[in-house]
Amino acid sequence: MIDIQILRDNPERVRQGIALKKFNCDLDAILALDVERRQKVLESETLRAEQKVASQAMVALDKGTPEFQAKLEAMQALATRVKALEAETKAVEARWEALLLTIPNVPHASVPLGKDETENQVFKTWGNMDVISPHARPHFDIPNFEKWIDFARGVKVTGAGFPFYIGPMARLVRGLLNLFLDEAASNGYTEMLSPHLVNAASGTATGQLPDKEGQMYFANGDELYLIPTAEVPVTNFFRDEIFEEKDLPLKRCGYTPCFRREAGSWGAHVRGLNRLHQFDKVELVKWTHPDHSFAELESLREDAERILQKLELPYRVLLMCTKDIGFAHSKQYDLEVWAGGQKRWLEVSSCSNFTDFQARRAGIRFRPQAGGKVQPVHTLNGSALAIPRVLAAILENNVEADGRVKIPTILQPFFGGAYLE
RNA sequence: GGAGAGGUGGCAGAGUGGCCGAAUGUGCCUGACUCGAAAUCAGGUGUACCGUAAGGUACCGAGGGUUCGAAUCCCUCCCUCUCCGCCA
Repeated sequence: MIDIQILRDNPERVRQGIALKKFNCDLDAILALDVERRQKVLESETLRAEQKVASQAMVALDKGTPEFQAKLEAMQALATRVKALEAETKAVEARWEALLLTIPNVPHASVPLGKDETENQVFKTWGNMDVISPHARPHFDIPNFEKWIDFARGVKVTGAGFPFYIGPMARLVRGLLNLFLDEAASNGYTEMLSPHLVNAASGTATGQLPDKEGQMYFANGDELYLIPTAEVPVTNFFRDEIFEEKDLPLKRCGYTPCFRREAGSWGAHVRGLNRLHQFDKVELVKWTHPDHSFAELESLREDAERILQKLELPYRVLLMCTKDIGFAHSKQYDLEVWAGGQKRWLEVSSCSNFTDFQARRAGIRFRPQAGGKVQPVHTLNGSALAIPRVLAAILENNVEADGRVKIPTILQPFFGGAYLE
């Protein structure tokens, strides 16, 4: 949620910030409603104060006396007005808040301007794409792929995009998760195992609602959403809580399956592991002091990058341009791994600073050490990493002539072998 | 799922229609005493919104209702505990 004070004081700044993103909203309507709201609140509270004073005066009177009866009648009229006015105020506040929730975060000054994804900047590239094995081929074309990952039976049991991982492949996924979690722990992130379903309040706090309502699976009978990322339950862990400044930054990580409807996004380039409705991911989350959040974003990105380096997978880092960063995001890096078989970059991580946007919605604040008002923290998160595309890159880049897949050295103890065969 | 009890400030806990944003205890902060600490004493100690300010308003699980007036009465929902049932 945007700071309403900034919107009031400097609507042009917000307007320009939003114009750089791919979202639309009617700021003028919100500002008009803001004026109306404050006026209604003032009227309501003034009348309410009047009622309280008058009501207090009645305490002194004996019930049933003519004076009491006379006052009572006047008070009834006042109560009717108070009630009507409060109902109006409540209605205006509800509309005001609903509109406010539709305003996206504004991009940080360091985010490059751009009209679409072609203007994302390559922030850095790591590893050598040219040394990829001559046997490299798309993961869905390697000899044992269908034996290891069963899409057909996934379709039978659930639907497209819900594969089974079989035997050594299942163990490889588990090994990757353990590697990722151990790596996060060694970087100071406390592991959490979270719920996989969340309520609407949680979805709203992190910004999935109302923005991405249609992208989440919804458990109708219980009004719960299947999480699209661990970001939602993990960030909401501290919803409506106040930290002491000395406790910041806080770092947590969590493995969860992620459920995404991906409505409307199917087409070319989604074969095999490239895009799934359910996938496994380890997510890093930070709660920081506002002054340090952008530095913390850099170290968060490095924490994610280090895993790809250890897996010896070539990758690049994109600094996302204004039009391509998400609704709640202030600044965002995407990590893309090189899939040498498909010869394309696959997004395996998105590391973002949400500044105070989620924290305002979620009511996550801190008490400054020097005293003064409590204020929102900054929240950040990043994948480290999403499994299927990392898996795809390992399969594609490391497949040998005989169809066996060489397991990266760092991963071997987690997998329990040197080859997937 | 059934029956019962309950949800009040950081925590414990009183309050069953007005004198209650809320006793009391405890924790925490500040000061006094002390060489220092403990003990003791005194003061302070929630969040949000409206207002330039003075100040005002709201919040006793959530939402609605009754009433001149609701922490307190009524309704719905959520949650916790106890017992029973079911169950990995």
